[in-house]
Amino acid sequence: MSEQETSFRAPRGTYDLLPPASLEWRHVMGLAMDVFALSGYDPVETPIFEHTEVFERGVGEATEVVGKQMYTFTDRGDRSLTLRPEGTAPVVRAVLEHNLHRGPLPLKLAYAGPMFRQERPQKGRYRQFWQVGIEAIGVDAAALDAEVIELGQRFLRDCGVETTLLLNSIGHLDPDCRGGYLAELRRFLQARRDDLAEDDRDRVDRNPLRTFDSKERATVAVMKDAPLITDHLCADCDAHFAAVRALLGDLEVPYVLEPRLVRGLDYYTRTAFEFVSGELGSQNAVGGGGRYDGLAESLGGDALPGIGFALGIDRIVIARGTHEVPRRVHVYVVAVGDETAARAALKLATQLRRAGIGADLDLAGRSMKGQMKQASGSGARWAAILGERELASGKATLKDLTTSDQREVDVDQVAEVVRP
RNA sequence: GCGGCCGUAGCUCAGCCAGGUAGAGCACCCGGUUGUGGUCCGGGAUGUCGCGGGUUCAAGUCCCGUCGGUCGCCCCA
Repeated sequence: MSEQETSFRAPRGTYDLLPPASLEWRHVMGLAMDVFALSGYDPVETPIFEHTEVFERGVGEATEVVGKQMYTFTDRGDRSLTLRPEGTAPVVRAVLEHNLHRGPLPLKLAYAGPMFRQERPQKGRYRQFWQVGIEAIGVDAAALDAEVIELGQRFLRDCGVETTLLLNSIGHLDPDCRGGYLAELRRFLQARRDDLAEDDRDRVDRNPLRTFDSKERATVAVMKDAPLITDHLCADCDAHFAAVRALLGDLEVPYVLEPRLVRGLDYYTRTAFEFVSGELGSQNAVGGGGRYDGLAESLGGDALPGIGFALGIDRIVIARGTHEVPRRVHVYVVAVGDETAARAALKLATQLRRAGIGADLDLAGRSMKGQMKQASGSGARWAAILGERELASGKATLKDLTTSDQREVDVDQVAEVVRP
């Protein structure tokens, strides 16, 4: 760092995660992985960057994410690499690479980590953002769809986020299903091209489904009469969707059918869903997911169905508002007097820590009053006071900071008395 | 990528319209005589007024640019 340039900021769209917010993050991510584990989803870690083709072929070159938002770079070996913009394609790549699908199916995997997309930042939308998610791979049963969706909803409720579940089926690519529907939708849009908002006209050919996302009034009016994918599903996809809805009913998972819900990644088939919250303004999606029965093949592997979701930690933390996070300091050791007391305090704090009890103390030479204040601020339940009197008798004064009661106990007994 | 608003102490903000030596609250530190916090009282430290340029005798204040944030569009987690 040169003398003239010493004030760096985190890059645009990124931010430093500092205490106490960092504690809440750990808490939410830990809760997610715990809840996922209850359903048999084991953690998996894939690299932060992948060969660019993983996303081009997996997510789809026509998507906004791949076309405009990826952090792609060439390394010294002249390989094109990309910071992962999402988690599903890498997990499926890893499954195929290690032949995990040759074992018992479905594979149930969970992940948590940062993703990268170069978008214009705003609240709830960052260039590096964290997701937790699960993938259930190798089985196309509707029961798996129901399990995955219920799990996502339960986790969100457990961490205090009120969401609405939007549900749709977007079929599969064949001409008797989404393929035929897209042709019909395109015909419909072409006939009314002049009625669409100007910005939406180029979507007719490029990605007609996305016209459903438009907020332009002219387009919305046109789309009211547009054919719906759910009226054009093939028999198999229709039956699958009916089964998913029935099972969600069994599990008492409330949902809203949203036949205009389309998702931005090309690999989705059949079931598509989104969890939306009213707390987030423009970025109302807390998370979403769906089935991706064609993804493994487009990555060059065996045909392998799958379903999963991803949830945005940044948005979850915003949507749940401020919450108390568990404090880790249980005892604050207060030293009164000279160097001898300070040494005894460090020794007692260390004993407590070795016994697995959170303990802290003043190492900045504060007055007793200052130390008591620190004790309050630390969130500790107990203050253990060591002064001349206590040192002479081998005791400590234990003060319960919640009730202000205090009594003397042997120094060696402190751990037992305060143990939660 | 496009448009609106904003950027002053660690935090939340006032001061800007009508240029004249930088403020409040909270937080932080010390103290209110002998060893007790969360309340109260007194005192204290802290600012390249986001950055760069311009106008002016004089710019936190006006103008331009730039970076960053935020809201909307777009997209999505």
